Amino acid sequence: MPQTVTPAIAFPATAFKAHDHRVCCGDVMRRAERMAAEAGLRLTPVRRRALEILLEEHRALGAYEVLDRLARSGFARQPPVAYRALEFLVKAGLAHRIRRLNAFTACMRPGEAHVPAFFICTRCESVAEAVLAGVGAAMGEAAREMGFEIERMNLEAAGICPACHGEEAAP
Amino acid sequence: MPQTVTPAIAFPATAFKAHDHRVCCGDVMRRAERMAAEAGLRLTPVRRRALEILLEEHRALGAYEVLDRLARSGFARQPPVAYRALEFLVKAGLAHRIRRLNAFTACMRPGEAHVPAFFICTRCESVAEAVLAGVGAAMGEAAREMGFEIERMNLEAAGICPACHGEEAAP
DNA sequence: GAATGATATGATATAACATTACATTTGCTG
DNA sequence: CAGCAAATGTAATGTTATATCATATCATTC
Repeated sequence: MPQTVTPAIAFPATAFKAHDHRVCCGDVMRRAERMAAEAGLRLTPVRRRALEILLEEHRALGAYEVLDRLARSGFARQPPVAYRALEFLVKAGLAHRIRRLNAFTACMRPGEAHVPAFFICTRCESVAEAVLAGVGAAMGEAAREMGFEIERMNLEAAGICPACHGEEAAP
Repeated sequence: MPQTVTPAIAFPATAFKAHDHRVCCGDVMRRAERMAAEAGLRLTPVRRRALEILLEEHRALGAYEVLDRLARSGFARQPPVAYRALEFLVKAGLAHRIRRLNAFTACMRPGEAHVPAFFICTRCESVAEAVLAGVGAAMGEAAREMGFEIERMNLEAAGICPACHGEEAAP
């Protein structure tokens, strides 16, 4: 007896589902490029590479992890290099910051206005970005009742993803 | 034309409202004591003091801020002292960790099962803990649809609190 | 009331994450 | 092409969090 009229998930997360990751990356990358162009933002080499790095995996990478990989691509191995690129991506809506992990992940829906919710697997570390129908609205509604004006939101859940859940007692 | 049948906020946050803070602290402290006793948890001197410190203000304190104050109360000035006490409080449900701030705050509803949502004022740094009717449920529903099993959640919003909003162009 | 095991604390070191500050270069615009 | 803003290079430092090992305290059983 499903009582919800609308599904809880407006856009499903790709991370937990089988998909051609090459296509998924390319797709997001192209969208990111178009977006940046339209917004007059400069997707410089470091920034572009940083985004590629984030896109390589459906998990969140720490700034120093990104920095390592940037260094391997020939950029300077100084924290600000990574933090600046990541900050740019976040501001541009091309990446998100996962506070729970002190880490960053590529946005799967660049260009679409959305309040993302993250589902973080504590076993395999994968991170899925979902856009939920009701949550952002509910937070906003509560804020209005209190007279609080929301500027930014972090919605994060940690737990076990479908894949890891299946393996249960696996090594 | 309010369309919601139930209010978005199940329990209102005290932080943004005028209240006798002495009473509010004492009240929470007593509940915490009763809770710990019933659960067979040891509310040792450091832990108790850490909780008192968190209760002193309706904002989140960093571990090192707590550590400073613990040190002033005669405890050792070593990071693990603070982190251990805070970890205990969080596990016992007497405090919450605000990931966005890398900081901790006392739980305002100890003993009551709840998924807290935090509203963080970026101007005065006050933090209000609210228990929202729909949000936890919506996250849970979405998780179920994905086959994700939630263990922990962080729902945080940053913005401007009612008090600061009123002052607007104040110095 | 000593032996034991579990829990809690003291103390040191270090890992991991993040920022400040300033010099230099690049790209755009008048 | 001069001037300005934005981006990058680089060094130093600040902040948050954990690992590790030693010691102390408490609770239980013998």
